[in-house]
Amino acid sequence: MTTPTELRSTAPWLVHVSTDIVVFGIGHTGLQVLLRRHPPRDGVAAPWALPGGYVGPVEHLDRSAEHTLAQQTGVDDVYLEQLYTFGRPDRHPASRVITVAYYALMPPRRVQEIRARPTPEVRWYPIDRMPDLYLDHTDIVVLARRRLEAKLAYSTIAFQLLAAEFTLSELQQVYEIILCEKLDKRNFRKRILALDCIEETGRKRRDGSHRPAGLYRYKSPGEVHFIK
Amino acid sequence: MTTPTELRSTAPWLVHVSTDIVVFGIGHTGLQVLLRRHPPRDGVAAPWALPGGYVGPVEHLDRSAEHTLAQQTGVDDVYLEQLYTFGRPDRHPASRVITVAYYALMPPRRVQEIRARPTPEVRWYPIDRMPDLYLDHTDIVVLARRRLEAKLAYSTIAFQLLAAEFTLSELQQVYEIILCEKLDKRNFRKRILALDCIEETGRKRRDGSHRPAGLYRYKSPGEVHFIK
DNA sequence: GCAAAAGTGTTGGAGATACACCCATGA
DNA sequence: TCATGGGTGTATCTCCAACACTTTTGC
Repeated sequence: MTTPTELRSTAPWLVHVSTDIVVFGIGHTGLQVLLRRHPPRDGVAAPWALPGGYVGPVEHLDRSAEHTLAQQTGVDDVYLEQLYTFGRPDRHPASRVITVAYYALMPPRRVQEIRARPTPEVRWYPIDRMPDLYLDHTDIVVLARRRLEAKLAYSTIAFQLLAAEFTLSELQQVYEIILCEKLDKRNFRKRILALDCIEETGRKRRDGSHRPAGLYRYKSPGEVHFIK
Repeated sequence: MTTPTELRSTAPWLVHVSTDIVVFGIGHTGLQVLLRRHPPRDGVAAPWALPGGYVGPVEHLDRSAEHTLAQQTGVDDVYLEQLYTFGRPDRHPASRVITVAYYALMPPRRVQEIRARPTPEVRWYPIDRMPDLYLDHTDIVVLARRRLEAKLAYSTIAFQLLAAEFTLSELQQVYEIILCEKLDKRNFRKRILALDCIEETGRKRRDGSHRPAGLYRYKSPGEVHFIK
């Protein structure tokens, strides 16, 4: 009841709608977010921002997010989920822009692919060392981070951040990075194996001067299930 | 990568944005949803729909939902939470309309207030006996129902469906109605009291030919907390 | 006194936690 | 042979589920 009636139009009003995507990946420094920026204009640097773009006239929101991601990062087959819609009328200085935020999870191969690419306008940042972001994009990242952490507790979402074959230690690292706490190795393994959602491939990875680690495979790649 | 490039505009495109609200209340028949419809036009009845309306030019999305609710139901101080944004390009036959869906929870007094009002274009329906709804509104209700059920497990959201003073049996009924299962009285009381989020008022309610029930109060009315 | 809902404790089992040592490998 | 991470089992505790009878009231 705080909006005076005259602020509402009886006729439908037209606004701009965009999608912005928080892309998460696991890097050497922990959890990372993919940022992009426009080239400098008149010598002044543009702020870093989330990948994103305007929704086309007959484009589904999900497709818009997928397409934006493909266009700006070259990656198109990753886990993508709608997060929240941000619509403060003053969030954009020039015009009314409502943004439907998404978040995406990339496996290590994709993280590397993007890092290896010589595009200075797109790069990974550790989530705890991001620069100031465009508009309210920092709020969007914070919300996405919370969602990711929450989903870890009741879904199999973690596998979207891993390669098709992974070791249990790698999986544990994903959990530890997102939850920001050390986990007990034995209890972790018991709990994960009890979920009955991964299986041994029978292969091993030799990786440094120590015993090789058994490789596992997530039974339903690409799918995220609820657990418990 | 399914959207041809020509479907996306380089210049920002303008679309209509609306908010639709799934209003839940507990009635004698269980969980109910508030629906409205426009008056018949040319003798043909309009379909039932969720309360909702277009977002004003400088109106915050949340304010839009609140205001729409106040305008169409006369109720303005209930729990309201953003649910999901629906944006299929073909969801509206005439123009591109993206809707930001919300859900609201009303205490019994509000449910009664609305039921008592002589407005045939706004009424409660048991959630399992709703008529066919306008556009994709049935999908929206289904999603809201799922969200409500999920939140029951990890938040104190149930109190938003109760009066300021309530009995433990009433609270248990709310849980049973939303979860669609009978709960054990003793275990339920233990679990709720262990949350330490309600307190006895010291008063009792005489209500029929049986022992009076103790009345309780939620310690942080209007607020929803995470639990466990 | 009887019908109807309120109120109250104990026990057993499942799942989580805490915890320490041996194994396989490369250097 | 040593440094490094991989891999394993048991005891305890906590939380949840199952379960039945007494109390207070109105009629």
